[in-house]
Amino acid sequence: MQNPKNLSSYHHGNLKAALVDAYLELLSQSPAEKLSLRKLASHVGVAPTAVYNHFADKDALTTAVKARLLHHFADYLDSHCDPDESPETNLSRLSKAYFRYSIEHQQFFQIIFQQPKVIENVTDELIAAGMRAEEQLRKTVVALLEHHGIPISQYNEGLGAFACWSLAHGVTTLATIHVNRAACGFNRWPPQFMLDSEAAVNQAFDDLTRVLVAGVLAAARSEIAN
Amino acid sequence: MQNPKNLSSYHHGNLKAALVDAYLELLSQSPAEKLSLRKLASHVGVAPTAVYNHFADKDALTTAVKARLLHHFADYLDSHCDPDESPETNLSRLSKAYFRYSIEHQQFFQIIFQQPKVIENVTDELIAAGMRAEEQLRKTVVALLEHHGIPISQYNEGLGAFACWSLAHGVTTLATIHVNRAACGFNRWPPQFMLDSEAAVNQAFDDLTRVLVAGVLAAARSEIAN
DNA sequence: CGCCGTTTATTTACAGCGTAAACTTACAAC
DNA sequence: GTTGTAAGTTTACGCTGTAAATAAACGGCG
Repeated sequence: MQNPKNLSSYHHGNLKAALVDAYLELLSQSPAEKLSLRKLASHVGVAPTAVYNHFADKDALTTAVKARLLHHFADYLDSHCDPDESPETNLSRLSKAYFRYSIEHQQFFQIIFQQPKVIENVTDELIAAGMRAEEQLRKTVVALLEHHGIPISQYNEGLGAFACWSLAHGVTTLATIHVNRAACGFNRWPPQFMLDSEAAVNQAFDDLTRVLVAGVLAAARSEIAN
Repeated sequence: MQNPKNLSSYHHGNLKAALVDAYLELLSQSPAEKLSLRKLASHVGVAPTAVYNHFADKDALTTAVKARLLHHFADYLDSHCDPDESPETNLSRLSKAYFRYSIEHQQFFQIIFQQPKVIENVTDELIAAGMRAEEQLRKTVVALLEHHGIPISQYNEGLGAFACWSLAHGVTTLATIHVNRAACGFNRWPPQFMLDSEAAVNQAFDDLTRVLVAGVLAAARSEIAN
């Protein structure tokens, strides 16, 4: 059980982790919706139903993968922050990174944020991983408030982090279903919101970050006044 | 072809529309991921493969359903606006309605905003329906800008609509994957962002709308200054 | 060491899925 | 009426997730 590898050919030794590994490996070859338990099992060299010794169902396996990917995502966000930069800049960088992750690691992003089939599969492990991803966002919001001399409260901090995450997530998920292309194609929105070039992405997220920063600061200040 | 109903038992007469109807009907009985072409076809009284005379594949059928649902969604949003109210109030109402729709019509919401399997299935009909849903959002943003004496530009209008839609969409989709419950459970965010009661929803969206309004106005004003 | 319960694998099997192919029926136009 | 086309049918294929019964190896105890 503790051994990473088992020499006998019958018992795999660490099938649970191996399945998650295999999932990620095969993901680079074919999209998530074509990944079957059978392919996974055969890639690991095990019978299809062996999976059920470690996961209640396919969705439970996916949850384990999600948790792993959320750490990958959190690392990605972290690596795009620079403590020497201003909070505004970092907020902008974070939201751009959020979006770019959904492009560079499209498969990963989709899996991370797809709905769990049943709520029982929302494990503590998954939640903890999710909170790790949120941390950099919230920290940056705190830095922003401090930078503007606004006293930190759970409300200010939470509202900022919530708004920031939601905006980045909303932009990104709308973009993946081609809403931006449609709205810009119909001249509803200015062309940079098409998000179809490096420059457009940068400009759009700078604009959105300005909106967010101004909004969060204004809300925080008015909360103090009360 | 033009006839809504055909008396012969062989040719259905209007199978295309009937399939979409059946999809919506069956949706109230079982969730979308359990809806098979076979069930749909048998509910309409037709062989499973008859579907392929009208839709390229299952995803194409789903696209037609999406378009119908988007109009339903747009109606819902429209009905929660009141031209006699202030733009701020309407913006708040719109985002609450956005969220509530995802609760009251969970199945519908999921279908509307799920990713199309192939881009060919993003029909003009679907895009047009999407733009209809965006209209009320953008109109309200325009009213907001006018109300504050800010000259309308495609940029102001588009940025506001984009930010507004993204924020509402982000909040809603994050909530459906239980992010709010997690963040509030871990005391990361204040409890009203759990969004688990009427009062919490109202307060949270009022707060978020304040952020958004302040941000959009500030961004629009600074754009004028340049 | 030998026994034995538990864990982890295997084989087999089932019901269901999306959809391709070949065939049939009905309608519409000449 | 004949004929081409649109819209149905039947049959079949390969695939899916997963339940059930079975077999193998591990871990601990006498």
